[in-house]
Amino acid sequence: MTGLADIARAAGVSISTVSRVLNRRAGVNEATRQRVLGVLADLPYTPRGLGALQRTGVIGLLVPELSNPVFPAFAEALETRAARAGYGSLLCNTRSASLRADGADHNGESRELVEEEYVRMLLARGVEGMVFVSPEITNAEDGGAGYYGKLLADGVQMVFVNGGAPALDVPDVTVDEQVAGYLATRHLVELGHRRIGFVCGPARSLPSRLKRAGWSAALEEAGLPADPGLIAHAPYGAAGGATAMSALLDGPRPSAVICSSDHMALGAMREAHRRGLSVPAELSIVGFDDIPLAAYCSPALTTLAQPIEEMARAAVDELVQRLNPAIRRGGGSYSRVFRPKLVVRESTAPPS
Amino acid sequence: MTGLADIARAAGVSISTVSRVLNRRAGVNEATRQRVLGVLADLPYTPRGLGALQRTGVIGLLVPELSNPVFPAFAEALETRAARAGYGSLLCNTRSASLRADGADHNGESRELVEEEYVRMLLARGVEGMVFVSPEITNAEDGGAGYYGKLLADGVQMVFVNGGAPALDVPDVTVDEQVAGYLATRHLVELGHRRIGFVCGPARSLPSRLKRAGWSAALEEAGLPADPGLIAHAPYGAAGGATAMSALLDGPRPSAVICSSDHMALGAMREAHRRGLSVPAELSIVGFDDIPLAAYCSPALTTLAQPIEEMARAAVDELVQRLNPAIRRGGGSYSRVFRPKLVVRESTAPPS
DNA sequence: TTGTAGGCGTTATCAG
DNA sequence: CTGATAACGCCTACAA
Repeated sequence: MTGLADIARAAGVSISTVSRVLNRRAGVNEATRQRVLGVLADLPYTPRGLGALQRTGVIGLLVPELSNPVFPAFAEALETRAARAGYGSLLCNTRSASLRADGADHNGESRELVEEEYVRMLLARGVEGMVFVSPEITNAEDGGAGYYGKLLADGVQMVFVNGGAPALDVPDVTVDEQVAGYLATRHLVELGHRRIGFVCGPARSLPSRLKRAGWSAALEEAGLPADPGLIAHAPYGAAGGATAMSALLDGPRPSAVICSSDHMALGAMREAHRRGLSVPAELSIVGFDDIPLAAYCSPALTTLAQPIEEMARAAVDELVQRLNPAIRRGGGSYSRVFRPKLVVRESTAPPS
Repeated sequence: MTGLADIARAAGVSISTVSRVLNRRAGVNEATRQRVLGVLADLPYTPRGLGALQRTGVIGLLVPELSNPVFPAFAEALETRAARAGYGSLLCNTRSASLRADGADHNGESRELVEEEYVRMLLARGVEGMVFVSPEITNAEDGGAGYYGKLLADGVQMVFVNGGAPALDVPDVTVDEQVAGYLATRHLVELGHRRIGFVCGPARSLPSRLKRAGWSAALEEAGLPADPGLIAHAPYGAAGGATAMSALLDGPRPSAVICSSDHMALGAMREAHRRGLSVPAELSIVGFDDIPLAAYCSPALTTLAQPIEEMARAAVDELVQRLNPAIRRGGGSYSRVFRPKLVVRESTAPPS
């Protein structure tokens, strides 16, 4: 409730002077400054509103969910990098149904609507630019050209992480999911496995489709059949992993599986143990993401690490550069893809 | 770049009319409305700035970190509840050093400064109220009376979750940490354990101190000594859990341990396995939080669940009620404490 | 060094 | 039903 005007009145100066003191600008008499500061110390002033300022020093971060630790990890990394560049971050959870670990579709509202809602909210709050992590735009019929194209045309700066929109001229930073699927599978092939299953996320999810392509490619390369019976789809998350693993184990048993996420892998491992199967002796498991816990479960999880820090750095730096009015290139296409890294731990071994 | 004025000009109407159409307010001729909508469909308009708006329908959520899954879980629960009440949420990660899972103190900046920075940012962005999860204010010398007292005096509405500020007249919603420590320990006592260790978070952290009090109480009740050698402190997080467990196992070996968080518990379990100790046959472990993964590790973790949904519900509802100008009680003290619930799974058993 | 005046993009008010 | 006009709370010339 207390505004600049109240402070000014109490200190017997003008609003401009208070503003100057607040913004630590030069050109204020020390005595005056102290008087204002004194009033400020007494009165409960809290700045509100945007004013005529253009640069707010705030960017928006949009993640599809928070249950999968990868997204908090991305959020932290992005935030840290942004802070280093002098930007504050506002985080939004768009609750993307198809990516949720629990597979739940919250109160039926379309996710795209939720994301649009958040974008609108952020923009209205004076955010200068936005980073979309795993945007589902990619899945929209028009590739997001409609809504996001408009934003783009209006000069809103954005960057996509793990999920570009080919139809749009937006810079994107991605991990190569196909290579991830390939590397995971090849690791198992090299260990000597012949029946390699895939505990896969929802079929409609692009990352899962890409990993599947990598999985097929590695199998083909090894002269092994990519039997559709070797794939089981389920929601991301541990419960989904257990479900999919169970389905796979009910059929002709694979000696190894790759999974769409570490959470799924942990669920799969749990299901294997539940059935009395020893990991990795009787079943090898590869995860994806390299969440912190992957190194601290038993057996420690072999997985593919996304270079989260580097990706966050690339994304934020690109956004910040575009935010600089001096540079602001016309939105030229920019795309960086990072190679996932195989981290071999204890959950994989040659077949018995 | 495109503003209300541009749309108005293109549609041949006044700014007010465009605003009315945008806000779905009644009293606009359908034909006019359609004309404006038509222009809106063509021009890339994106609303910016707060204007003279008072009610923004947005609240702020501040969490100390995102590495511990509890905080993302709280964030999601709070957000979901807020959405149901018609409020959007802006999430801020205040990177509280002392609570971080990795124990890292980011670039030396005082956390309190970071939190103040975020509060200022949120307020400037027109947030109506805020929920602080595990605020470190509690640890401030003045109990946060200075800075937060000012906010309070200025009519800023806030609610604390898990960490009240007794000096302040702010409603708070907490889980009873002391009871948590007590219940975990009693469970082990009832199982027949006599040497019960504590894989504990940082000594300066209030939740850890409270859990310790509960642990002592339960031991005393059972006529067992609360030997200081039975406690090992470490940063929250799996790595810390492993470190602390290791320290404990180097001394006279306890037959069971309770842990400050599930992440620590998982780290402790890992360390036990590394040393060839079987859980729960040779060592029982109790966690705290009941993160989703607790049910999906091997052995599944016995833990104390925080009623996150209920707590989120209580916190948001209280805040929203105070936001309603019709009610807005004078900030009367309000405090709700929830009882943690023991979830027995497979990581605890009678001593061998 | 200080204050006045003007601007930002929006909503609220009131006259027509 | 519509459009001036004032207001919001802030920042930034420009002038004193």
